Amino acid sequence: MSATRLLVLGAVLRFGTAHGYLVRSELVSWGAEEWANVKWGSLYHALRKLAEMGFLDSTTSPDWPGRVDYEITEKGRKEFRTLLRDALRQPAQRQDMLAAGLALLPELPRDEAVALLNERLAALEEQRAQTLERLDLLGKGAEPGTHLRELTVLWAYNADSAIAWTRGLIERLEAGEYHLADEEHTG
Amino acid sequence: MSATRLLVLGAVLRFGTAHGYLVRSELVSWGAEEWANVKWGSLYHALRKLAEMGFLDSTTSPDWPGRVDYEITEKGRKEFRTLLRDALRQPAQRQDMLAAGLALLPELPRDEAVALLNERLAALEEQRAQTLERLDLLGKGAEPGTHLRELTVLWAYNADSAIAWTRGLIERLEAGEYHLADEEHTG
DNA sequence: CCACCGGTACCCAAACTTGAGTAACGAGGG
DNA sequence: CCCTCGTTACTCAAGTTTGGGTACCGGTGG
Repeated sequence: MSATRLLVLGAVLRFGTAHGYLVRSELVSWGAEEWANVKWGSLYHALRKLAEMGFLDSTTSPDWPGRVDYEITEKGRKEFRTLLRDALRQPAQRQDMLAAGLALLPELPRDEAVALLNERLAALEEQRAQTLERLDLLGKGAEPGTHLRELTVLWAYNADSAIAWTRGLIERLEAGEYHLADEEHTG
Repeated sequence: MSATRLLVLGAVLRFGTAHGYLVRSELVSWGAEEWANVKWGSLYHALRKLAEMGFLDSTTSPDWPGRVDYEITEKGRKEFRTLLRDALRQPAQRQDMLAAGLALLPELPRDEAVALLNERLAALEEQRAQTLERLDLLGKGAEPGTHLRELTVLWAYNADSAIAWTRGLIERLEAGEYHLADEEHTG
């Protein structure tokens, strides 16, 4: 439902093994406070829950008293892939999902990232078409409640800017910008 | 924090006295399922909480067994005003607040609505300027993590469309569209 | 040597959300 | 008259989020 799971799984995946505080500082380095509704108290709950569900293995740390280390499982990697793909593919109303997906984009090979964003683009265009059609239907009425039409107008604007941005990102990825999962580290 | 309080207070205000199910059907008539994260189970919690905080008076209904009627208090009207103004004035990351504010816009007199939207516009333009400046600073770096720059690009697009929409709405309100709080009911 | 302070690391109660469940009522068919 | 079915109306347990704690460690100045 929220982006927390995806972010936490993604952070643990980066390290292989991580504890709560490390996950937290990784999220800070992504600037996640600005765009994700993740308060630091929730991380520990999420870690425990993900462990309980079998996506992480938890062990009490040998180094620190009271610290818990989490290691991602094979099942966890699979779940991460699913969450990441859905976040990129589905144009949700919630921006935090997209932002989280974008932050973790480098975990995917380039062609897959492009394919998912093309799916997103198609869904956005479909949404835009439906919004415009609806706007047309609402065009006439002057009864009370008409001001709610403005919401649909807002969605139309938003759809346009989402489409433009997605197109641009796809182009930049196809042009070879950024460093994704399947590529060698070349300076 | 969420838009629930505003929506529930707004719905009760419309009726003067209302019970949970009536609030629910009012929200349905606004199409709130589409744009607000309000599940019907939360309404009853919100009503009880608002009553506990003195924004609503609750009485068990004489008509129906087990039904609870809520009446808005003077304190509740004040709180509603505050929440509504903030929802319109502050460009939050969360769209549900704006949508709720828009749905309840007719509770304000026209000149106040326009003034609040102008405040919003100014804040959006400020945000846009900061985003562009930041984009400029991020322009050079090619280190790992550069892909996060795309998030800032997205914000720039979003800011543009938010500004355009807000301008349009202000214009339409100034041109006398829609029926607001201070106006006689003229066919 | 010790007192303090900032960084590391996590816990927990209170609040909120979710979705499934319960139950009473009224209209309409047989 | 009774049975069913959709509407009205709310409850509750389980899950999640929040934000204010707690506690330990290491370095630094006196």
